[in-house]
Amino acid sequence: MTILSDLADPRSKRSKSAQKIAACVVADPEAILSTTTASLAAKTGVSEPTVNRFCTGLGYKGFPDFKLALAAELARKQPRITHNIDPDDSAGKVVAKIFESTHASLCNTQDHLDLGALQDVVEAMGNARSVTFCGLGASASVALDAQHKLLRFPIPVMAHTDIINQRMLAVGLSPDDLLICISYTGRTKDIIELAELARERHCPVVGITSPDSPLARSCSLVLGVETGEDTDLYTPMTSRIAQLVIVDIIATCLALRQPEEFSEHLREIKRNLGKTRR
Amino acid sequence: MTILSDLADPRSKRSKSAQKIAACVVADPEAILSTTTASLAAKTGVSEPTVNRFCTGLGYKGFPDFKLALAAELARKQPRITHNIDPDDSAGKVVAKIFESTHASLCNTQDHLDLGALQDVVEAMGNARSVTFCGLGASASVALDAQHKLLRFPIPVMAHTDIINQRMLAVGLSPDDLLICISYTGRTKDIIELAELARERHCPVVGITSPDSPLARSCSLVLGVETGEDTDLYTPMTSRIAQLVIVDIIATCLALRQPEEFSEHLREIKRNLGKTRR
DNA sequence: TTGCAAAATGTAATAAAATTTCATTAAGGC
DNA sequence: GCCTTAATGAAATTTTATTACATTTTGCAA
Repeated sequence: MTILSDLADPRSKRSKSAQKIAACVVADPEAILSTTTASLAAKTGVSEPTVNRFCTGLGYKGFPDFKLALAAELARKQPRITHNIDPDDSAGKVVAKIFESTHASLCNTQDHLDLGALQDVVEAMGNARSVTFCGLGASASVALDAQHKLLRFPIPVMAHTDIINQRMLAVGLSPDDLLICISYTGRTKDIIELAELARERHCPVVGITSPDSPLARSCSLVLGVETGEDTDLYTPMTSRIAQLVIVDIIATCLALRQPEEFSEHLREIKRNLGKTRR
Repeated sequence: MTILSDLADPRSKRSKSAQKIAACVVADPEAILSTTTASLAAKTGVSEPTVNRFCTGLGYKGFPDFKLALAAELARKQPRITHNIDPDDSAGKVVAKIFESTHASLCNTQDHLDLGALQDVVEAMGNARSVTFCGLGASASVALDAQHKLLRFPIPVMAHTDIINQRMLAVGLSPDDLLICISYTGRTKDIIELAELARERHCPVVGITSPDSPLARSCSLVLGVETGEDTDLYTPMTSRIAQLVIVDIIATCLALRQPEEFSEHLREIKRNLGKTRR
């Protein structure tokens, strides 16, 4: 994101023609890739050498080199749309596609993550009397993972992956507790009812789920994870991984919120785990 | 990663010169970016028009267009080096860093993934009488996740996250079974002993773990996941996510191995799950 | 094998694109 | 207002890419 944000930066001093070119590049970077010095010069009303000087001035060898850098930057910003997996793909291709779609899913999650909501969630977790993660099916393992990650904090954290236990817990929740519901689709009846049950008892409920889903509407705070298409039978469950990264983020933010002495606490846990290692 | 994996794919039929060019591109893609048709032609011992035809044959407008696509792909592949998280980073920065380091971890895993071993693992799973995933701590949730993903296949798949149950299982394993041990570090005593126990009974053991670790040495097949530095207290556990992606890949490969009728089976599961949704 | 058709490759010419050179113009300081 | 310096553009040059056409190779049927 260096080139474009550099060009868009109004503080950097540029000659009149250079400003025109920069504006044109920022306005439609993709278009530049299929442009020649001549056509860009014509478009911006400057001469061809000026276009070239613009590129060399930015530190590139010339216009083609600038285009390569721009292409690279745009690629980082906008990951490729995931292709579905064909039954006759080679093993290498399947691997590449899955990694690619996972990456795309992560980028998408990052772009849509609500930082304000995240901070609210971290705040709520820090202050809650107890924190409970609930999920079913694939989301059960996310809930367990979250519990494991947060065990190292001085917060009473639980995970329930059984609908009976979840309901038993929900009826006993108070406004001082915190329930975190995890659901891939946000449309699992049991989990939605669970959230509603907790809300009736005025317990705050966080949803790590698909935005605009029924579950999201029943929560007091939502960390959105796009569901993705899932049209194909072979689609990997990339959004589950996005959920886990969100758990990572929450845990890290919590760690940063802890007072200084807490680092010592973490180190002690590490020392202790060492005894189970070879 | 379409261009490079395409070019590296030995199945695709190419003319002799095209093979030479493809090999050269795969060998050092970065170098191509600062190359002209002439120099690439000289390097590979073909003529300039052949280089051009190679590009147009792949669907690009010409050599410069090919270079742009290559630059974009390399950019996607090579993420920025991850920075550690500072206690005074803003929330947005923390989020960005975690996503970035997760992505870097995924790229690293992809680069080092042994495709041959992967195919062997899929083969072994397809033929095993039973498949059991074992993990402790953070890896427990990976094991559960793997079990959940594979439940949809007609393979008896289990997960054990308790060392007592794991050991009970291990002593009963036969050469027809398959044990899959998951460990972040590959240095957890209990899991290593578990693998050894199974091997004593001539049961094949797959390790999803750090390569060159004690656990890896005790396994008959290893799918390597680099441990990463983990020097920082705030480092997210990115390799756990890499392990999950590997589980995704295994499941997808297994799905592709299934006979045609199996698609119908999957669709039926989906229909059935629909009843639990709102 | 031989001979033919089709594909692949190379040579040389051409076209396109980028860069350099040099003259001109605009901007800023005194 | 005049001079100096930076910015710009026209034209020429060089580099790079592409096309046209000739030649070679390859695959295949008789």
